[in-house]
Amino acid sequence: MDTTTETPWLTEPQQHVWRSYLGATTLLMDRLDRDLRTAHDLSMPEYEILVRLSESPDRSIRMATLAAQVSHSRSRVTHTISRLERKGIVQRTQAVGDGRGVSAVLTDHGFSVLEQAAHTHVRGVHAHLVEHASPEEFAVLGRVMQRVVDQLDDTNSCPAP
Amino acid sequence: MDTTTETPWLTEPQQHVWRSYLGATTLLMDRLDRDLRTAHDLSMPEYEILVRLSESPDRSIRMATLAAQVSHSRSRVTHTISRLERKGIVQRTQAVGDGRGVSAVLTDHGFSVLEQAAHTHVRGVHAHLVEHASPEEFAVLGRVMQRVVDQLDDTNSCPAP
DNA sequence: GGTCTGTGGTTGAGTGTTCAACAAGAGAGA
DNA sequence: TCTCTCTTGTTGAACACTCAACCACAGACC
Repeated sequence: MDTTTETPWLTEPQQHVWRSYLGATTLLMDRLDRDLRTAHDLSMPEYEILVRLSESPDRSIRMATLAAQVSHSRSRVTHTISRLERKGIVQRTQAVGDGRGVSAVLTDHGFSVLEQAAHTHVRGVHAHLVEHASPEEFAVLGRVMQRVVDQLDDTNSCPAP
Repeated sequence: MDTTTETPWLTEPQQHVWRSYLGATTLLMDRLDRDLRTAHDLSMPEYEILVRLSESPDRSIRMATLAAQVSHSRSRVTHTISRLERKGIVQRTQAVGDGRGVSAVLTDHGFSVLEQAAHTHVRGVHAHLVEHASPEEFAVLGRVMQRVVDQLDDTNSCPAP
């Protein structure tokens, strides 16, 4: 660890914000995951993948692209897609123009599972998050989080020399 | 699922905020966890537990209380504490006045591990989150997240009739 | 005292995630 | 063409988390 720079300890109020964020996120993700599981036998990460697929042309995305979109490791996406394939929700196909490439495709059954699950999910997001912020506050949340994403995305792709 | 009420679909901007929040949280937690692991062989959930213990009188908390504080299941806390005990970072003791009770206690070694890890963690939180919000924005984040916690906490303790 | 219900904590099996190692194709350069 | 390197996707083992079942004690009630 670099001991030459001072550690920027958080003030008491900052600490409080950080803990609220941590607690809220834990409870919220847990709740959304549980609701999806009990009602549709889907986990949050699985659901996120289905959403991406459904929005893509041909309902189909390359494995690596999918991994980047949901910020998961390639390995994790491989395992997740395997589970979804066993349930008949997605299929694997050979990607065109690249002998290594594999694409995941949403099946018709998968699409209808997603249509059902979307109700549950969106109601949850609304009731447990959106509801509790004014439009202005919600916009602030979005701006801050977008900056965090941008910054962490290039930190990951460009490690220090 | 209740089909009598309309599902409150998110507007495009709301959807964008939600995805930023989801993405930021995934990347942020992942990053903080990885940094703690490589530098101090601790995970985020483990770290959170150590912080709570260090702030408590006698550096000691009952298992169930600990579980409530970090919003994890009792089972999960049992497993986590077992791992930490194997590393010599915490110890279990019989709680006074309740034959069922078990308390986790931070050892001296555990305390010094935490002192080191805190630098890494706080720098991460600062660099990847605090840095990217103005004081006003950060306060808004705190208020919203606090409401989310409050609401999800009683939803969990008082299920619908 | 005895029973009943609720709480505290643990256990082990099943499931999901990470990590390191690997095979195979792509793309650049000589 | 040959080789070198990078990317893609998979695999299996190790690790973490969830869930349901369980035992032991606490507290209330009779």
